[in-house]
Amino acid sequence: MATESLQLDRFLPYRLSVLTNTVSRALARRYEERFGLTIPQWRVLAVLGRESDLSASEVARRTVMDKVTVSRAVAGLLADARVLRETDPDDRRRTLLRLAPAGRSIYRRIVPLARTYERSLLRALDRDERAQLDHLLTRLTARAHDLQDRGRS
Amino acid sequence: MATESLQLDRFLPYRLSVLTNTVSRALARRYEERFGLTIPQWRVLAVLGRESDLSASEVARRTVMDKVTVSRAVAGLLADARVLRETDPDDRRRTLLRLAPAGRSIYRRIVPLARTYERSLLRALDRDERAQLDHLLTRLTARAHDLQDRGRS
DNA sequence: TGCGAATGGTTACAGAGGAAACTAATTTTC
DNA sequence: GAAAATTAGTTTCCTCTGTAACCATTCGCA
Repeated sequence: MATESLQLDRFLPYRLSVLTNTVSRALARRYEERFGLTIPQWRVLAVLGRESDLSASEVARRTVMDKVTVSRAVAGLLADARVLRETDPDDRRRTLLRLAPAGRSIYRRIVPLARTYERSLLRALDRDERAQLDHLLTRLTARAHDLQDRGRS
Repeated sequence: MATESLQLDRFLPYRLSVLTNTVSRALARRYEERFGLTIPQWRVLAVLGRESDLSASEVARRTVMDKVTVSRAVAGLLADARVLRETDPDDRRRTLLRLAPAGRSIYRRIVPLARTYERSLLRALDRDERAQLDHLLTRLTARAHDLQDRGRS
């Protein structure tokens, strides 16, 4: 039996990491250049653009970011008057977030930008391959979460 | 025409990011717990385990990490006597890196660990799906790099 | 009803990573 | 063959991110 060796560029976690880093960096640059947004800020805008009056922890759950990251992203968005915040009268621990006009305006302009990038990426694939990709990502993500839960005990 | 909106969990860059973060974090924890290794350090060991006497910039190229990250990873590995370094006599700017016995020993133990994790992830897919995944990652990664080069000008 | 546990959110601290500046050695160019 | 440009690698600075500690409020339950 040969000594076990491992070719990094055939190793799935490595390949995922290289692809994701490339994509994330390209998008981060676009968001930053055009709108002065970080990726966490963009994600907050993205969920608030679809549904308003979410609490910070609801935003955290929907973006799969932890609450500290959300807190900081929101602080930045508040400072630039891109979101509005008010205390939930029914539970004064919570704060409800929604887009301010400036945030709504950015949202309307950034969504097409994001879609355009996504489309140009997906041009590498035909229709069948895109369906496969959707399916594979769904399965792998579910599996990765299962493994995480198990490894955590 | 409806106002453009975007469902984050259908957005490819977001989905890639969630999957990769989950996977990377799970692996990072294993490497850290068992061997006190960071992911950049693991990548350096992985390439030196297959080929010895590489310079730092060759390592950077093969791991797709920038030279600062490699420099720091190597500094840590040197401090723990896991790699050895000597100046290249033919070009005294360069330093040649290879595994020290302690690094070789870790390499032999960590490769099976990495493979086991990868296998357990891939158990979510059947044989055909794994081939599809390989193919899709190759195409998307190439495309992402093309877009990066173009956007950079 | 009142005390301990849980939850929402922020702050403080420390580690990781990238960009730019820097040192040293080598190559290019005129 | 010396000055300028390039390359290898490290250090510095700054930002981003995560963990843990923290404050305020609400919930659970005796």
